[in-house]
This record gives sequence, C-alpha cells and structure tokens, in this order.
Amino acid sequence: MDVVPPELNSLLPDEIMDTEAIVTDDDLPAVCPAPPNPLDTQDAPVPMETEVPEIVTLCTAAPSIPVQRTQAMTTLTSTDSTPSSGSSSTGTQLLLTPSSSSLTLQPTTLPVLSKPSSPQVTGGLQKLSAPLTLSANHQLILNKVASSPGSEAKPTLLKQDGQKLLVTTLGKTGQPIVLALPPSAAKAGTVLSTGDGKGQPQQFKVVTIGGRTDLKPMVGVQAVSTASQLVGTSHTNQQGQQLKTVQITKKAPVSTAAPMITKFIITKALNNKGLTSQASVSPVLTGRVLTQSAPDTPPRTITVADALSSTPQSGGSKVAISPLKSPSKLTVVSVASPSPASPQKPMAVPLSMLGQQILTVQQPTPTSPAKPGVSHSAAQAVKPVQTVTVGGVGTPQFKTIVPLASPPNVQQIQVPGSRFHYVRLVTASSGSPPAATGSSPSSVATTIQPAKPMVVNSAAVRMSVPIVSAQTVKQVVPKPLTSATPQVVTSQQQRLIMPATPLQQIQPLPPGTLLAPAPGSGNMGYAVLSAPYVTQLQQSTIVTLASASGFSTPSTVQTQARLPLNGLSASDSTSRPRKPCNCTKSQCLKLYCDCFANGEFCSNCNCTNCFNNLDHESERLKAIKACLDRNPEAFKPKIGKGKEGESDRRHSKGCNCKRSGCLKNYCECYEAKIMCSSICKCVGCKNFEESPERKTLMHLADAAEVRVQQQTAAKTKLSSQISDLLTRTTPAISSGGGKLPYTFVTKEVAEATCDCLMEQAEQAELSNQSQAMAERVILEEFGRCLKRIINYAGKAKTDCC
DNA sequence: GAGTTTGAAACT
DNA sequence: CAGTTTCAAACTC
Repeated sequence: MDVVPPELNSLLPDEIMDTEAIVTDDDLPAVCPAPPNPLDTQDAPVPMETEVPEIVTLCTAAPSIPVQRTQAMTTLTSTDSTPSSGSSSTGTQLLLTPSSSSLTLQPTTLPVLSKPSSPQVTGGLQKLSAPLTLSANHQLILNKVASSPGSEAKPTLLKQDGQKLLVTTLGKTGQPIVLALPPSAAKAGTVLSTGDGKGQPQQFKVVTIGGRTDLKPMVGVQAVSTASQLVGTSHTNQQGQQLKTVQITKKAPVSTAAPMITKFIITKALNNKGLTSQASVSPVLTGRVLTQSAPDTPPRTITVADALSSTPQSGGSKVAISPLKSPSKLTVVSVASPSPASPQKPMAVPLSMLGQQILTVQQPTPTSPAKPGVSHSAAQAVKPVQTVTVGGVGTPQFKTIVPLASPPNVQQIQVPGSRFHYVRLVTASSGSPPAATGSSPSSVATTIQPAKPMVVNSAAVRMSVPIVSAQTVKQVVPKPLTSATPQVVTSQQQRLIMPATPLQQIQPLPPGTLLAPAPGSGNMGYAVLSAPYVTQLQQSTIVTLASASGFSTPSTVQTQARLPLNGLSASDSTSRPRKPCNCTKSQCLKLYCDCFANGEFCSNCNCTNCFNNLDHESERLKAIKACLDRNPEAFKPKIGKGKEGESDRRHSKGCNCKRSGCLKNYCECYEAKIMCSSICKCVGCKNFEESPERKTLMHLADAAEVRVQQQTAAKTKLSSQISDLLTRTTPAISSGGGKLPYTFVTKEVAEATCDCLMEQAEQAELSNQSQAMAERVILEEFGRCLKRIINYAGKAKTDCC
C-alpha cells in the first residue's frame, strides 16, 4: 500500500493518531459542535460517571464465571447473548490500570468453559511477547458485557494489592477468556496475592479457542492472579480447552520519576457465529480504559460500586487510543474462535472470517512531564474511564475493530459517519527497538516495527496484534471525539457504531490511505479503507471497541441522534442503499465516481473497468493519494458546519452553478438540501431562503410527495376493498352468472375508484395540463380501475369454479 | 433508452 | 489561479 507522508497524519482523527486526542475534539473545531471535552487537558478529570453505570451493568456477575488458570491465568467465560440484536452484543471489558506499562491483550472467543469436554475446546496458550510488569496499582478488569439473557455478569476482582483483575465474560456463553496479567517485577509479591504465580516468574499462558490446540507459554510473564483470587468464579484450569486468550504485556514505565497514568481500553468482540458471514449479530467485547495510579500512590480498588459512585477524578487520566506509541503500550488482540470445522487461513484472511474478533487497543500515553501533577493525582484514583458496552445504547463511544481479511494483521478503524475505515498499522511491541520489516512494501514498513511474535492463535485467529508489519492492519472505528453516545450496531455491514456526535466531526481519510506515523507519534501508520472494504471481505463479525469515550462528559452522552452527513442523515446514509455508479472512463478511481469519492468500494454498480475494488488495491491507493495531493480535503464531507450565525450545514466549498439556478440536482447545495451560502460562486442562484422559485419548487415537491402518498393509499384501499369484496361475495359468485364484475362495484369500490380519479385530476391540475390531457389521464385511470375490478372478479370466479 | 445539459473534477 | 477538458450524474425527450 502506498504510504501517505507523515504530514497527512493530520488528516486522521486525532483520536486515532493521538491517544490523548482521542479524548479531545480540538482538532476538529469546525466540525465539532460538541462541548469541549474535559479530557482535552490532562488535568481535566475524566468523565467517568456516565460510563460507570454501564460498567456496573455489564459487570453484573454471571452466576459463575469460569476462570481458567494455567499457572497465572484468569479465564473468562463469555456467554452468548442474543445474537440477533445489534445492541445485544456481548462484550468483554477489560479494565487495565497499569502504570506506565504497555499491555497487550489478545482476547479470543472461546468455547464455553462449562463444556470443557467440548471437542472444540483444545487447550491453547498464548505467549506473551514481553514480560509484563505490573505495578501494584495496575488493575485489570474484565467485564462480561453481555451474558446470556437473565444472567448477570459479575465482575471478578482478582487481585489485591493494587492490582485488580475484573473478569467478565463477553460473547459466547461458555467461552473462556484467559487474561494473564504479569505482575510487576518489583511488586510481584504484592501483585500475586495467591496462587502459584505469586512472586514467581510464571509463564503467562493464554488459552485460545478456535481450534488452536497449541498452548504457548508466555515467557517472562508473571501470573497476576490466581484462580483462588477469583471469587466464586474461578475454576481450575481446564486443560485441553481452547480458550480465547488475552495477553497483556506490560512494559516498564519510561520514567519512574514522573507518575504514569495509563489508561487502556480493550474491547473484544466475540463472534459466536464463527465463520458464518451471515451472522447478524456479533458479540462485542469492549474494553475499558484504565487509569493507573502512580506506583507510590496507594492502590485503589475499583469496585462496581466505586465505579458507579466514582466521579471523574483529576484530569490526569487520559485515554490513549493508539497503542504502541509510547513505550507503554496496550495492545488488545481479540481473536475469534474459529469454528472447528472451518480452519482459517493464516494469511489473507477473508473477511469471511467472521469469528475474528476486534482488536482494540488504547494506550495510555505516559504523562507528559509538563503535567506531572495531574498525572499523579489522577493516577491514584482509579477511574473507570471507558465503558465497554456491547450493543448497549447510550454506551460510551466505541471503536470498532473489524478483523480484516486481507492483509494479515490489519486493524480497521471506522469512523462513524465518515464512511471510511482507518487502518492502523501497528508497530511491534514497545520493548524492542523498531525494526523495519522487510515485508512491508510501503514506506510505512520502515516505520513499523516488526511485531514481536505475540502470538495469537495463528491458526484460528489471524489478528496478531502488535507488531504489525506493514501488512498488519487494524480497523478501528473511531468515534467522534465528542461525547455523543455511540450506538453500537452489530450487523453484517460495517456500521458498527453510530456516534451520537455529528458526523461532520469526523475527518475522513481517503480510503486506502496509509498514513505514515507522524513524527514523534511512534511507530504507527494508518491506512484508511473504505467502509465497503470490510463488506467485500465478507464482513465478518464486527467488533466494537470502546474508544476512549470516557472522555466525554456525561452531559454529552445522551445524544444518540444521528446527525446529517453530506446532506443525509446518518440513518439515511446507512440505511439507504448507495446509488450504483455508472462510471466508464474513470475506472472509478477519480472523484467523478461517487463510490470512490465516498470512500467506498464499488458494489453492485454499473461501472465498467472498475478499479475501485480490492482487486486493484494498488491502483486505488495511488488514485487516493493523487486525489489527496490535489486536494487534501478531497475525501472530507462537503457538507459541514457553517460559520457562526450561518446555517448549520453548508457546502464546504460552495457551488459554482451557472445555469441551473441552483435549483436542480446539478447543484451540490441543492442536492444536499441546503441553501447556498456566501462562499458559493453560483450565478443566478435561486437557492436561498426567500427565493420564490425555491419555495415554489419546495411546494411542488411536497405536493408531489403528498400526491404519491395519496395515490398509493387510494390504490391500496381499492385493492383491499376488492379483495375484501371477493371474500364476501364468493358464494354469490359461485352461484351467479356472467355479471360478476358488476357484483363487485359496491359503494366502497366506487368510492375508491373515485379517489383514484380525483387524484389524477388533481395531478393534472397541478401540472398545468390541458383539459384534454386531464380528461385523458382521468379516463385512463378509470380504465385501470375497471380493469382491476374485472380482473378480480374474473379471478374470483375462476377460483370459485 | 438515447441524447442533452450541467457542474465538479481534472487537467493545462 | 484561470481557462479548458473530462467525466458522470441529472435531466429531457
């Protein structure tokens, strides 16, 4: 893929590029009507309140959460919630509050623990790429987001001494999730309260599901919690079972002097449907941001109650979306459990890999030296920052990550409303110095560190997290930075999350764009894929990752309204089928093509010689780059927020109409159903508020719409009455003679017929048709009515006979 | 459905 | 930046 120069990174939503930015909207001033995010400043407290409730709800303990423990392991069982409902998605939440450390989580959907004997379950261990050191304050909370109906997921608090592990299940019932959290070396003893793993360097084993039988020991990882720590939920390790594994790698804090506040958001979506592309509902695991208190600060335990009651503390906590930036990383890899029957291909994973899970990683950025004070205070108070809700309405903002098939190791990030998928190239885990991967074709490769072999189930899951070579792509659906409450929609199609915030806030990148890491941003590159990308790949399960939504203030969380995008409401844009293009010469690689311009792949179009598809990725990327070279904002929505005092929506560039009077769909303003503004350069514009022509047009349009509705209603009424008549007169028909049609001309039928005729007359009048023409259309309508009556009559007679 | 009109995008 | 060409959608017949 082509790489976009680092400077293009600015095009990406801040949330993507900058962990802190995730929380803030500052970069999108024009587009961001939302109130300033408290998190914009590090000292601002993280608004946790709104999320907290959700956490509680999610965390409602399931009667029993199976915990599998291999040495130091925590296993979670996720239950399948109702698959069909988008909101019903299940998710696993991870709350991590490690200080200045990077974590790598690799959740995998697992078979139900309760069914250890299940053939699907084969033991699998994940290896931690890097030893994790967790400070006492680190907390890892796994929440079972969605459990089987009626069952409540109760968060399990695993660790004491500052480290906590809440394990909740997400996704399929009985799918165990193993979460290993290595204790910090220094505080290993404290971290490991019980169990074998305490104080000893234990291998962190993750059990993966999905057909991977191999267990990979995690080297250098100390078990954080023991089975005994899991209250009531833990159970002995079930070997041989395949589990989904969450790997957490923690890196040592960069600087010890400064308190590190790290927040992690891990979202995991489980797809119980396995590889079935048709799975309508994808369980989603969402993760939460964890704040970390400074090591020296007393560890704070967050209980559910606390979470609920706790208000945002000092602003030190920030949610970092992008992992891998700083030495401390949090990488979450979720792997879908492969269906036993269908092995997944290691490499290009077709999107059909439904079972794959979403990777969500949020990395807390180390507290900047400039804001040391904040970090400390904030660190002490553990704040549940993000809510990982799956499918819940009113949940905090989410990011959806969909496993991409094609380039292995790809993370897609979709920005709701933007219709673009951002692909993030993830560098290798922080521990190792960046090394260029030879595999990556693009310059990005150089920026990307070779992933450490963080192995996720290679067989079953293709999402290796970290360390992605250029080939690895993450799809993340960033939510608008503003606080709107995201909607999580799990469907086969991409719309994962619908942010309540205005879509305009999102600054879409051209599809296919790869962004080289911005200077100082760490080894990360982003690629933007068009939304259909996933679809083409067969849209596997969509996973929603909780973004650092916690940042939004509670007040902002309410909105779920979908704001208009490019003249269309979000709902329209998502529900209305896209118009197929008819390009013939542009190969659908120029902005002439609406599909391309919208960042979408052509699908069901009438174009010829189309290159706007996965088969021509290279050409497409080049075209995208060319478009961006010409106009860096080429792929941004044309309809954005106007200046102060102007209409909320206006064309970003204005139109240049000369002959249409801006009252035809040639005009982009008119097409978007907005008035022309001061920036338009149109000639003879009639598309302004007081324009009589425009008003007339609007009235005509309204009248036409009403007529259509009336006509439709009249016809429906007529048909229903005729049918009803048929039903009631059947005996008469059977016995009657040859005058059947007249039998049906009842009063009701006559009235309905008259309605149709009157409608035609009105239409003729409105369209200024001549009297002769009006009479003609009326007669024609009358003929149609008669014909219909006769047909029904004849049919009734035939049926009776 | 073919042909024309239109204006954005692309090109010079 | 302006003028011209290309292109595909909108529109007309």
